Amino acid sequence: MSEQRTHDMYPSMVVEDSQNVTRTIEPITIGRQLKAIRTANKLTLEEASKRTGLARSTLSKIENEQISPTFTVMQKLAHGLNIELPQLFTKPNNIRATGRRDITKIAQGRTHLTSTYEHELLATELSNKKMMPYKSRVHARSFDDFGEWVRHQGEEFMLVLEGEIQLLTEFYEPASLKTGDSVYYDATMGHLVVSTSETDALILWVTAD
Amino acid sequence: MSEQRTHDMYPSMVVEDSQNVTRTIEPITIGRQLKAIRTANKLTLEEASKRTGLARSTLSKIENEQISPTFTVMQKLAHGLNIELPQLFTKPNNIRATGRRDITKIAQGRTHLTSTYEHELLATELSNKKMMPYKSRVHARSFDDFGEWVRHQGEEFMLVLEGEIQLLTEFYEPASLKTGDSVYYDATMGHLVVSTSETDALILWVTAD
DNA sequence: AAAAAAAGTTTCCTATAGGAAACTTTTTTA
DNA sequence: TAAAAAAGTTTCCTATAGGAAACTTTTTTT
Repeated sequence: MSEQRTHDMYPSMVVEDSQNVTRTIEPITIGRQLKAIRTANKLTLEEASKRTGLARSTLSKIENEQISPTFTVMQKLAHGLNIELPQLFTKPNNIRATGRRDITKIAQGRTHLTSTYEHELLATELSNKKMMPYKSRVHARSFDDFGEWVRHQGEEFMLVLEGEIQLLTEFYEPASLKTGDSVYYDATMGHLVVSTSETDALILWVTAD
Repeated sequence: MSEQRTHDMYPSMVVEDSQNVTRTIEPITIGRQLKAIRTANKLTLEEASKRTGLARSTLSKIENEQISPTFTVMQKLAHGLNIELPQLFTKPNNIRATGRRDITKIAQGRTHLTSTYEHELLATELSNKKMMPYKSRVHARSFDDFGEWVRHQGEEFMLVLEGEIQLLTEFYEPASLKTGDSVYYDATMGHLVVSTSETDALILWVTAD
């Protein structure tokens, strides 16, 4: 059979540097994805064949992009390999379309109201990813700069990139963090960050629902 | 053609209330889902045909579960109807139980040394968290220091804290990242990091399954 | 380093997906 | 409410997916 590519479904990987220069790199294919999953589980085609009920040759052809599997086959793959179906054709970023909230709006809302944070969203080219990373310059100096607690769905990981901050929370004593320190918490609890160094602190945030 | 169902991906859900009244909620099939999407957009088969580039008859057969569409066709559907591909076979309201959990923990490292990386796990006191953050000192200088690809479930966000690195991946060209640069990718793809600066680089990793 | 075994690919065939057009059903209009 | 138009289904055919087995390549064993 002639060499052909039946499908190219992945968005490109986005690399983002500190000057906001983004580079876009090559996409992935369903065949590669399947092969990656299979080899990650250290399965041979024969073993994968037994688990999925599909012929060895069929798996080989899918992996080599010689055929486009039917939905029925995709289901057998997902079930047999014990993965969620979208993993077969989705970069991590496409998987969970449900339950995502738009953090941009939250961030902009805050900034607009009180000018407490300056948010820089990262990896914005990738939609529906499980985690949302962003850097924030912290202008706020006290609770009063906010007026009320910030809270939202999900969990949050935070690391201080520059300066020193205090993490004020609804249920805990204020926590002082220096450059390099990090913290992990439930974002449904009221929380906010204030700079305690002379210059505004810079922090990295990663949230997941 | 005889009446047949090519695929039933969800079992019927039975809801039972306190009076023992049971309601059966229909499973989602790709055909039902497609029809729902098409009609919600007030499109005829003819119009949907034009948008997707698929024959009217093909759409009809898919909607009536007479055939199992190939992945290529599913892509055309998603693209033509302007939806995310998983919408074709996913229930819109997948509820994910998120128990309110143990909250704030200031990260304090627990180190783990290998010849290639020196990992400092963060927030180790919190179990069941959605994200796993850790800092790594990168000793490795080339692929050969590893011998094989690293891969695992989930998505990964990475930010360079000190030095310069190259992110080597199975499917992309090597990506060079300097201090402050970040990248987000699918960790099922083979990947590894090597230092390219004189001193070993320090990076932050956050993964989520 | 040759032989054997295992893993992967290709061939060849059958089953089924997808398209063109005929046919049927539903909706609109006179 | 009959005729016309539009929407949807089925038929029939061609293109392609999927399986069995032959073949090739890679890895292991002696």
